[in-house]
Amino acid sequence: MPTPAKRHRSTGRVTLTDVAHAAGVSPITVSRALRGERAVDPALVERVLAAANKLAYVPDPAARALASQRSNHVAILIPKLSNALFVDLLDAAQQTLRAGGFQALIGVTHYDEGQEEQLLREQLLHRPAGLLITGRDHNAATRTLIARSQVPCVHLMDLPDAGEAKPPYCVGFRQNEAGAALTRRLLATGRKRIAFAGAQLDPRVMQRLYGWRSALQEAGCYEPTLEWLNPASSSLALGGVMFEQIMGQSPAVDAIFFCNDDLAQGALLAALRLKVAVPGRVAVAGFNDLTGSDQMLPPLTTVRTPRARIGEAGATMLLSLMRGEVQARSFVDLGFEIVERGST
Amino acid sequence: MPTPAKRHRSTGRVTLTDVAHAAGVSPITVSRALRGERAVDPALVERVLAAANKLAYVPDPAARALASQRSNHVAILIPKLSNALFVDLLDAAQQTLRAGGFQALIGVTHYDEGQEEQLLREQLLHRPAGLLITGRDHNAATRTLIARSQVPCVHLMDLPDAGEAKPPYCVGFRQNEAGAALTRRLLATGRKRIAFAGAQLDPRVMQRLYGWRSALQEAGCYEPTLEWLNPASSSLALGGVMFEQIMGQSPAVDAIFFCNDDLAQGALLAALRLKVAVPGRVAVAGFNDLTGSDQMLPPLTTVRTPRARIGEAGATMLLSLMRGEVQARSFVDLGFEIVERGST
DNA sequence: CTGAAAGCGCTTACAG
DNA sequence: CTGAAAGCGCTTACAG
Repeated sequence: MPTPAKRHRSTGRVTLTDVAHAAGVSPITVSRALRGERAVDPALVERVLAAANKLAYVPDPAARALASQRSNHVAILIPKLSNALFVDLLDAAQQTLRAGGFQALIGVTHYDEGQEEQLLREQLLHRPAGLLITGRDHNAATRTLIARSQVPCVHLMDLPDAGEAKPPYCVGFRQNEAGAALTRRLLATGRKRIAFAGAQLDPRVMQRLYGWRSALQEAGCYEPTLEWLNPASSSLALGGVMFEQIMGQSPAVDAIFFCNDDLAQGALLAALRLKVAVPGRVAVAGFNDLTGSDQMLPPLTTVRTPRARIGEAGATMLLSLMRGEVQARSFVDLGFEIVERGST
Repeated sequence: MPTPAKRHRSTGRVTLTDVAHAAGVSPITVSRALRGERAVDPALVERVLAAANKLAYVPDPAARALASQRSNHVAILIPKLSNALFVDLLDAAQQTLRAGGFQALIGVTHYDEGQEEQLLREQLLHRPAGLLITGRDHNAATRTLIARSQVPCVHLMDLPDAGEAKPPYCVGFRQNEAGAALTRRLLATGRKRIAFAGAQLDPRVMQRLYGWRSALQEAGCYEPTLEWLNPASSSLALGGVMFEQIMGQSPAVDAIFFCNDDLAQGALLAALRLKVAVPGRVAVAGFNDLTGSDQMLPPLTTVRTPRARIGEAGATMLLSLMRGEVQARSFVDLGFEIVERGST
């Protein structure tokens, strides 16, 4: 018996229809049973599940995306991979999303709003089911893209302002409070001339700067010459350079608050090289509690930031939003912890 | 005039058909013109391009994937995000792929072959156009999945063995040669009792170990007690612990080759703490030339590995394979460079 | 609670 | 070199 001349493009894949035949129901019922959508007779659900299982059926993401206008991708936008902070954030978020059945699409913005916009446009083509984006500073086009896309979105690291009208979903902590808290701790140990050394100068660094500033102003110790800002990327090498610079030009400084641990680590190494006593001559503090800070000589005082928990909680909130659940609150403040070690 | 009651699910998207209408040709012609596939009248191509441009048409990845059985995703599998080496690899690969129009799907295996297999299965569902995978050690199921999928695949970091029958595509360098070269350099400076301190013990660490071993054997200096292997993850803290251990238990050791820079950095900090003179009492060398190694006290002698270039060259080779181009050779050896600094 | 029909936006295979 | 038809594998919208 000759096979009918069908124009067939069979892929060998087990399809919804195969499962439907095996279970003796229609494809739509299989679709609904598998997604747990609407009410389906429990007996049928069981039969469908058994058939799907037996045939090792896996839904086709592309077909699903085309039909439903929604994929199982989640776009993640972070500024840089060279800062361990964001790697921890990405790692945690990615694992949580995967456990929830979603695939992460990563985009690295390099702290450039234009690139961020471009990346978002590209990722939106994939109809992501959700969006995880670092920070709250985006250009107008990016904000419009997010709003128009209707895609659930959670902002990581930063939080809404106190009285904000329509706050977006956020998971993070208050950078300015952390900056202020660390500064107050330094003041409490008797330091008076506390310099702030910042690099990169992204929005979060600036927040820490404002926190430091307000704490010093409260104490009547603020002076503009204590601010050392460098737009270059944060690194150990730069920390060493800035340390030497500050000590050379502001001999009265008795403490330095570096905006990131890599700078502070570089400063501690420079201090060893230059034989500047830490904390005897000058106290050194960092931010983030990155790898190695507890191993330094002396160990580095710093602010432990919950970036892994931010990644996880942000992804968890997004998973909930993607299920259409109403959120009890629009943001989660995960706080921070000051870790005092030998450098102060 | 009443609109016909069509069951419509319009998405508002500009489609291929819209472009076809605007250009006055059939959708297939648009498809072909846009992909540059087969011969299309140049005049028509121009008209199509103009129309597509005017309408700001962007092809739908899901529809394309469903129809062609191929997406514009590339799956990348790496062992860990906590090792800066792999972050550099990922960063470079991802950028290169993006420039070529592909989206990276990342998977973190945690050095677990089972997880690697599971991740690959998940990613294969997305019908990736290509695959970038770290190393050459995979379980049988993973190897079968790769082969069966027919997806072009490039292995990163390692290279095929000299006389290998059907070598897969690889971009990397010879870990064992790098290990041997560094060891010979240490021997050349007069060191005799050179310990090897390894952590994680993944295939690449073992290759470095073999290189070290063979160099010592050549010189008649090999002794099993010089091998210090710890399966725990590599970290600064572990480096400090291993340093203390080795110095305590093998006082005759005059040099230590750490399998990764983070260990070596931790060792240098421990040496400062313990007041062990480096390189006076003992020389210390690392591997990879990670961030901060040049800032240590003394600066760390190490092997500079071209991981960013491996990521880039691997992605470039994959792009070429995905275009169906024949490769001149199956592997690219990017070599390594020994960086002598103050610690030896 | 279940299903037959239509559709998502592309590309493949077959003709001419 | 160009196109009408069918199909990729799902889900939506409409009925019953």
